[in-house]
Amino acid sequence: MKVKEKFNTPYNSKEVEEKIYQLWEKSGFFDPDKLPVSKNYKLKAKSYCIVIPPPNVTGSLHMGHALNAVIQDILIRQKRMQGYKTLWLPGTDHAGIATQNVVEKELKKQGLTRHDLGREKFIEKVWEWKEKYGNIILEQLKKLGSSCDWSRTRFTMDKDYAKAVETAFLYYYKKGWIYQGDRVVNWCKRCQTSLSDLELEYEDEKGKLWYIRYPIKTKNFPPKAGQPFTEKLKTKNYITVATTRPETILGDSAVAVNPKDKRYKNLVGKTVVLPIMNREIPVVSDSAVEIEFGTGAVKITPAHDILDFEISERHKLSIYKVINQFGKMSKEAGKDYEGLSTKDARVKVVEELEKENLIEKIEDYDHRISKCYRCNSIIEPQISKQWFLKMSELAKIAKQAVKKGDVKFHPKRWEKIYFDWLDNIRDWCISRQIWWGHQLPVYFCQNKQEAISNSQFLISKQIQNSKLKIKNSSDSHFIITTESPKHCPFCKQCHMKQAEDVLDTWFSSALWPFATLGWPDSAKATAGKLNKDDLKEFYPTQVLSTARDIINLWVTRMIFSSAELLGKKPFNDVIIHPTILTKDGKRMSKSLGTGIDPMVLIEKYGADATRFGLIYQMMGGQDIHFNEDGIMAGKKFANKIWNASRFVLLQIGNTKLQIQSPKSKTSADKKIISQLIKIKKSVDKDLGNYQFGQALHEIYDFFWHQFCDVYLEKSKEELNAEILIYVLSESLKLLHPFMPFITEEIYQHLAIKNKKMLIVEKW
RNA sequence: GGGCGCAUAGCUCAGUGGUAGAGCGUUUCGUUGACAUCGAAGAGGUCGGAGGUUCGAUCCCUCCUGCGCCCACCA
Repeated sequence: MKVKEKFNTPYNSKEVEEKIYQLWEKSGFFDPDKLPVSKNYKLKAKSYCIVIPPPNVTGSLHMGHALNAVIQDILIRQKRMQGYKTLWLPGTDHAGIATQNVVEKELKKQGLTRHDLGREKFIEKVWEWKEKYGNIILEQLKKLGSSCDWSRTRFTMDKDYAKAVETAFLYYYKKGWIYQGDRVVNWCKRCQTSLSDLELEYEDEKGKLWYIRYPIKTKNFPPKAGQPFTEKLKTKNYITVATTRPETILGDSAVAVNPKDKRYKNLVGKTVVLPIMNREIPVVSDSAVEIEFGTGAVKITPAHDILDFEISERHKLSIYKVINQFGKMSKEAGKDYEGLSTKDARVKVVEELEKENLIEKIEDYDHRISKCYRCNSIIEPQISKQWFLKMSELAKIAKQAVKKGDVKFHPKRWEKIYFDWLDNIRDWCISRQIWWGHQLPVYFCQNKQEAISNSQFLISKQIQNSKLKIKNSSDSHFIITTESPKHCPFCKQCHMKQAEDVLDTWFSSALWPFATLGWPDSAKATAGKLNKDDLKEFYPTQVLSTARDIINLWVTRMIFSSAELLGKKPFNDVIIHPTILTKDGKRMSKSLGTGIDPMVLIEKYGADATRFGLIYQMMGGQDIHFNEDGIMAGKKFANKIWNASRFVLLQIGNTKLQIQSPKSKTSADKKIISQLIKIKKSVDKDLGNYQFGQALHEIYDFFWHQFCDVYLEKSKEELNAEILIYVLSESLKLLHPFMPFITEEIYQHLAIKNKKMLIVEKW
């Protein structure tokens, strides 16, 4: 009768889940240092650790986060039950530009910009945001049932974490791999910062290709003032270039052709007169120029195109910065153009050229433009002074780690993405001109800083006019240190000023798996908790589970950072989980209204059902066309488990049974036991291969169709209480990693000798 | 321009070198005590197209088509 009171039907997930989570937290079993040691549960000498991919504190969790959390929780719970000293370390990421942008959007609603507040006040606001949303995220992870050790929660801007970031920066600098340089970078004119190549998104654009004639300088050309170009052009004395951006003509400093291009052989070394600007610029030869494309001659705008910049370096060309950081034409573009948008400037330039009969033809041309991955503004390549991390050595190290098999991708095919990127890598631009992030540990002398006021947009006249670019700021006076300097070593009197730039958020994320475990001072207290030596105990970690879109942005960088800074791999296995799309295969997006909030599903169906639905659909494809029916099936399954358990308990009453080695009597007993053994093996194998969906399908079929439909029905005729409760309890164990709440709740009610909580029951 | 993934029942997806499977949906039947969020039975597919290997192909190979994704300094 007691049983009946506690076991109402149908199953009520809401009540149970809240209660059970509290029970777990109270038990302390999420903390590897507090795991119980007993006869049945012996801790293995080996540890098992997953460090969570830290969600950005920009908002709340989406379906992808939910799926990933469940994947990790399944592994963690299985390993914990297997007796490993198991740690799942949680945390969040400050997510530089992304978070700064959402806070700026909030301010905009009040008609404010970050500049109205000033850096310090603005940062305060972002911290407020972080407190709010960081905590929401952690609460949502709990709702899903995540068995993280919350006492070890980390944030990428914790004090100790900052120490790790500075240490890494200093290390690379000492090695000569970090340098400052004036180079063309991807510039977002809305975010007002540089971006790395990986922080771009691309969009096809229907554009035009303008073929423009550049007159060649001769004895009689250019003509004296007042005489139009056209007179002389009849002699075919020009070279035609093709461009998609005529407005950048104003910043041209050369025309380049391929050295193998016979058509232009005689022109190399000659001088042409740049239309509109009337600037005399050279014709150079460079193998980067494609013979086949356009006319085979390309105009070179070093300040606003990455390839052009590289060519200009090889030929020591002048640099004219004609577009400013806001995407408007600069002073350098000339009086007629200064202040115009690039779009207006383009119209004007084309008009001018047409007037002079310098446009040969205009073709339709589809190409792709880059956009900021955070705000979707069009990228304006710009020359600017930035900090770079040299990649050649690090790329080699990263390739080694995967080639040797130290780190394995699942599925393996994603290794190709990894290698392809590393094979074509450029140096990493690690400085950002935003406010939210780790400021560079670079301190400048205040008295000798004219050349380095701050690292953005320092193109002095000196650079434009000279044929050399400044290398590595040899004229600036700064030091790099992990401690704030007390005295200036240069002038001995100033208070040194820290660089205003912050680091690319991925520079700090790259340190995540080891910085969270205490690196560089691993034995010291971290984040308010005194850990014995987590780095020694838990590093390298076992698994990293993440989405495919950040393989290079994040995974690769963790691998080389760890290899270089610690001489170890960060994890053994990388699980690239499927991307969750809508049922129709569309991207889930809040703004399109196609997103599904996992918290709503939990509210509606329960966390176990939500977990079930996600994993049940994870069958190895690279996408999941998410179908709510799967969650529905999960809810029904939970109810089935509930009722089957109710039945078992009604059959056997409250006598505590010993279930170590139950004796089979009938053939049905034998059959169910052998099926159970088979399923256990199979689930172990699947989970070992990270085949989560397959494992769940098998348990589902076993429990429902073999245990319930057949064995339970048989036991109505002939009861073997020991077998009955044995198979049930073993099933609950197998199910627990997938559906932890309901299994733990039922387990509480089982009359079994020497019973503990299911979370630490022997797998 | 290069690469990757996918194409099986109305929908979402498993699967195997030898007459095709699940869940949901659908049809019929079954309501006395674990569960109608259930049980039993059934209908439903020339496994995208064309070649090839094979005694035999949904599965292996080639090509094609369609959908999705990623990468690239042809301006």
